[in-house]
Amino acid sequence: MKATVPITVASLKVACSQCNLVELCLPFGMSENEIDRLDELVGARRKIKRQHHLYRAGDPFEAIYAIRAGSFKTDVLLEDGREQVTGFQMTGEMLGLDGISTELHSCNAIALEDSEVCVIAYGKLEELSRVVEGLQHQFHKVMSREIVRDHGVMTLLGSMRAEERLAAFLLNMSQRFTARGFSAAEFHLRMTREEIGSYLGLKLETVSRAFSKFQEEGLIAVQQKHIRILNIGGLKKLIQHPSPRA
Amino acid sequence: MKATVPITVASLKVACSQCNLVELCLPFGMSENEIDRLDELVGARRKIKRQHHLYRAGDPFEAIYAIRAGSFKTDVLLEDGREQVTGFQMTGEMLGLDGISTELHSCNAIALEDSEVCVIAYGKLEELSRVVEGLQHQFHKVMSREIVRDHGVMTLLGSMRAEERLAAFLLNMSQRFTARGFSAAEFHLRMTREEIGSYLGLKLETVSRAFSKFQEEGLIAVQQKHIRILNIGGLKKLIQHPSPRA
DNA sequence: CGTGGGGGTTGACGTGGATCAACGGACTTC
DNA sequence: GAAGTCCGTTGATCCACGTCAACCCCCACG
Repeated sequence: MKATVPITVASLKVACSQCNLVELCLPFGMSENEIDRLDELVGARRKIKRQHHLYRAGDPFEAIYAIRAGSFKTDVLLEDGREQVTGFQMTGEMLGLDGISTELHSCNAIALEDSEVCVIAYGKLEELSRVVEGLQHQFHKVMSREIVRDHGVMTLLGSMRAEERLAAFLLNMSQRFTARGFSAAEFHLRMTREEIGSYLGLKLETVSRAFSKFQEEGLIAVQQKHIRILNIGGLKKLIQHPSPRA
Repeated sequence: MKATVPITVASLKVACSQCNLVELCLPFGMSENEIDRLDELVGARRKIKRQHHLYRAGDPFEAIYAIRAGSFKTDVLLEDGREQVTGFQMTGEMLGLDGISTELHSCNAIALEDSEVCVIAYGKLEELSRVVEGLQHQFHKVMSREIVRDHGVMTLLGSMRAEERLAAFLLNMSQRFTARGFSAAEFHLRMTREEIGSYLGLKLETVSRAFSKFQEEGLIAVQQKHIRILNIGGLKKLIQHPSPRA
């Protein structure tokens, strides 16, 4: 791989106040006035092609990113070559929060499809959030939400069996698509079985088998990356009633 | 269990500026002047007896806590009774960050021994961090560090085998004890095998067996909760060279 | 000082998911 | 539209860890 990423400064800058992701993104919960002030914060936008990095582990941390279009995965590479996917991010979600602590990014962020992000210079964000109370509070909430989310993943990895993990994953995806105005029951996964497996702590074969099993049981219809959920309740029941014990 | 916790307002309030945990806790990296201002922020201290809750999942969120003495675990209970320990916290570390996002705590915080925390009213923290630049920045770092730490745990849970997990756990404990001026090679674990297992996604029997194996191999000496590390390099090698593949 | 109970260890056995392998279908590239 | 590659599925086998069970030790408590 080369340099880092093709950077494209968006020619026309779209303000937060006019963005349709307001309800999902950093501005959520802020007043009209406050959101207007955000517009000075959000600088250039940047397009990232599928499979390209937005940033890499070790890169100096300068900005956080809000996804305007597309989707990403974040992963950590261990010295011995193992990869752990730590999350999948969709429109309106933030990337790069891991970099604040050491001023270096601690994971890789890779586009799962051609995507676009808003670049939020971190210095400016701190500055502005000293003045705009709602921004400060909202930013803290975003970070806190990330912590809660991570605890959920830890719970999944630490105490669920393969099929429960996949069911939880599908329900989570469904819920996030719903929040974005898409169908809760039918969606297109942008990641491979291997990436799902890495995220869920399973091998790709196990993920594939679980998909097939769910299909046999009439819970979902799978066609490659296209998923239709036929029985949401059935999936939910799976994660509430562990097969044996735990 | 009853009410929530016995609350004791410390009679004499010890200021951050005079606390020997400055290097580990929220004030880290702040200037003398800034730290002085912290003193108005940190309110009462609170003593928590062993096995008692500092807060519970679902409790309204009002404050975050800095551990002054003792140690805690945080855990999440699933509906079906499964428990996942999401972390162990030692002196100088912060508790309660998970509550910011929903204004409800999302996990339980339980003292592993008789402990004491500094109560930091969250409203005041936001207020003060609008004025004290170093506080704002440091607080963001603390949250970000928590996110990075969680990603590390996800990596551990998602891609390591039992003995690697325990080795990583021991090395992490050792490193944290060192940072607190204790021996890197000899320490006392405050948690049970079951709690370690829950944290590492293993059963207590597996944890016990791994301890025994390490002892046989001369890597450590175990005596109940008392651990002596005899071969740090050996432990480190374990987590860098996975037994088979991954 | 005896007694009870929780925490820890160890062994025998079972199994969920990893591993290894073969193959088929979809997408990419020219 | 042909060729190659990546991705996904499925089967057979293996093994790391969970499960079940017995027992011991340490310590709290009467």
